[in-house]
Amino acid sequence: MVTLKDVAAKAGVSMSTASGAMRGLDSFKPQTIRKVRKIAEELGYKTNVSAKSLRSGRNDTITFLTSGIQGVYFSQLATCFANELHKRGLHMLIELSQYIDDDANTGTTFMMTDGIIATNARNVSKILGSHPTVLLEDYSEDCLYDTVNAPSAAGSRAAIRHLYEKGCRRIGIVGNVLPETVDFGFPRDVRLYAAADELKRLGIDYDPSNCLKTIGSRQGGRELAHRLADEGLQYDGLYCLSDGIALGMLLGFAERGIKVPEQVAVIGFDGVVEDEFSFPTLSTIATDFEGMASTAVSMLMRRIEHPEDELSPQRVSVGYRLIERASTAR
Amino acid sequence: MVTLKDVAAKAGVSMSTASGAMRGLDSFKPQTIRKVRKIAEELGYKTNVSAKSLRSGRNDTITFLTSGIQGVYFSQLATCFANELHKRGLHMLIELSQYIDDDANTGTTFMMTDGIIATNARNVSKILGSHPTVLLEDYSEDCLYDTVNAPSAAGSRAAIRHLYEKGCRRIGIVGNVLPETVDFGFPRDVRLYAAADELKRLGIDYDPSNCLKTIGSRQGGRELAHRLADEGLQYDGLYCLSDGIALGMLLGFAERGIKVPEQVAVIGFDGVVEDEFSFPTLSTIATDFEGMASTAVSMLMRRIEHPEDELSPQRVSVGYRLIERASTAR
DNA sequence: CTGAAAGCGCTAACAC
DNA sequence: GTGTTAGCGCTTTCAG
Repeated sequence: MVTLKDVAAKAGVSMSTASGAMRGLDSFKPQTIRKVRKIAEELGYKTNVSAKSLRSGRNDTITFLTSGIQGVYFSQLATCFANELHKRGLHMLIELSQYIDDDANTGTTFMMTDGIIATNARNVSKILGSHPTVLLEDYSEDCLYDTVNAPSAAGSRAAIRHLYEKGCRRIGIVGNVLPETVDFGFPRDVRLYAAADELKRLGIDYDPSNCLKTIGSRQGGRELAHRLADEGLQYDGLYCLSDGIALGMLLGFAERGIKVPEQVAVIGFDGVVEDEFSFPTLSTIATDFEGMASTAVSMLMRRIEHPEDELSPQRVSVGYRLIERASTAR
Repeated sequence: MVTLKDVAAKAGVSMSTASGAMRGLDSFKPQTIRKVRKIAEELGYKTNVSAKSLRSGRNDTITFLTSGIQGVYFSQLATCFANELHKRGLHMLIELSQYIDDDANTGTTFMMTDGIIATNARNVSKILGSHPTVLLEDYSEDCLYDTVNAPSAAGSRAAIRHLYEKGCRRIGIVGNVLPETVDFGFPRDVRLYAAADELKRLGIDYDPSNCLKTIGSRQGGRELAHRLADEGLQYDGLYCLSDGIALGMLLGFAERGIKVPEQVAVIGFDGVVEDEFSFPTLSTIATDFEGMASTAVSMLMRRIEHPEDELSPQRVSVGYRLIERASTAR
């Protein structure tokens, strides 16, 4: 194992010079920097991150805390973060939130990261305080951490207007109900209430409690579609609070021979790649995933690099694009 | 920051005792262990993994090196590994192979892991030697590293037999062609040749060069289905070398109004969850993903924990299950 | 601009 | 069984 000491010796400089030169501190002569780096290269020197972390307190690693990396939404989100972190020379540690509470081990988990980016983090809040943290998709009233959200309210309104413009008047809203009680900190309710309000503005009265409920997104949407079909479809337009649900419904309708968009138009929310691989292809409110990733990482790095300026937590929303595809083309 | 020193002081023991007790070494009195751990808990002690790694040389972190975490196959594989690693108290660092070559940074990346599990790793082989490594889905003649494979040959034969038993006689095989030249180290060719051979055994002659080729899996399958439909479908059974392709084809056929399985039966290979969310649902050769994960991690840990016994690299295959769904139900 | 020295928090030998 | 000691490889004052 070749260490910095070896590099320093071979280059005829001290360890501290070698260290500084490798990192390119500008108090060193360009000449020295070049020399040291060349030797390091020749020797195949690799910096030992444990030692570096121990001394500097930095790990160059961010934990992506998520409820899963499977499913249309999360795998896309995780991919965007993987790319964004790489761009900045950071590593991504994946931690599944389902495992966070189950043992004492947890504490050590987070010692090796400089910060945490968390989705659906309300139930794991106890570990969050330990590091700089950015939340994704959290709408709680108390804004305890920097947060980056999808444009849930504005996007929902746009979805409703789109259906309306397509001539839909018997509009339904479909959401995924979690086992827990309703919570306004979740995107679901923000989207639902914004959509209901937009409906009212268009002169259609809608009580949010009439929201069509699914249990599970993909399979839940599918089963709901079956049920709606079997009961005699009463809607001519459906806004699904997530693409996962919408994709499931499209499948369910296909299985029951219901024509989309002829009999019922369907629009989702998220903008995942699978939207182009459904039959028919799915119209959606596409969240700017890349924007979420870059904003979240920027906010996090600012906290990490300047812990001294104690700004109060900020909450920002990224933009959306309405993508019209076959499922609402009429 | 509360350190082991603080715990030791408060517990009235030495640091080494505290260290050993925390780790539960059996040379300590149960009483001592309990006491130390209780104090640690009270003080909110969290072990500093950098210091631990620096000293012990172990990181309790495994790098999952993959070409992506999106797509039906990889997200499922990654999920299985995340679960398996967690079971063993290990962390998962995700590294995208597309980024491996692009800078010097790479070297340090792998300093913080104890080992590497790599999919599609033939093009990044230069970094592999540095750590204990397990390859996934590598069929190269030279077996340089421990390898865990899907049951590509046996599974392919089973797929063909299944189509045959369903009465298919005009059977096509569909594979995803990589931009690079054909390479027998990839699962693709192993599957193709095994399938061709099985066809011959059933009295149907098949030249592997007649394999139907797609570029990209999901979209590629879809476009191929369009083309086959437009040319007047000549097949009554199709074996797709991966579920991604098969799912794309199912979609393409639906878009062209071709009935599956009535006009053509389709079977895939992998066994991803999306198979149950296609229309029609997809029959497949399901690889034992959990088995792959647990086998791969076991092999890796043995190398990490006993670097001294220099066993020659082993290659193992996991089992498969033929899952019959709607796409071949006739 | 560079070097010497201290020590981050922990574990592994070796005493006792 | 438990304590003492010596570092792991690096960064960071602080001199010069």
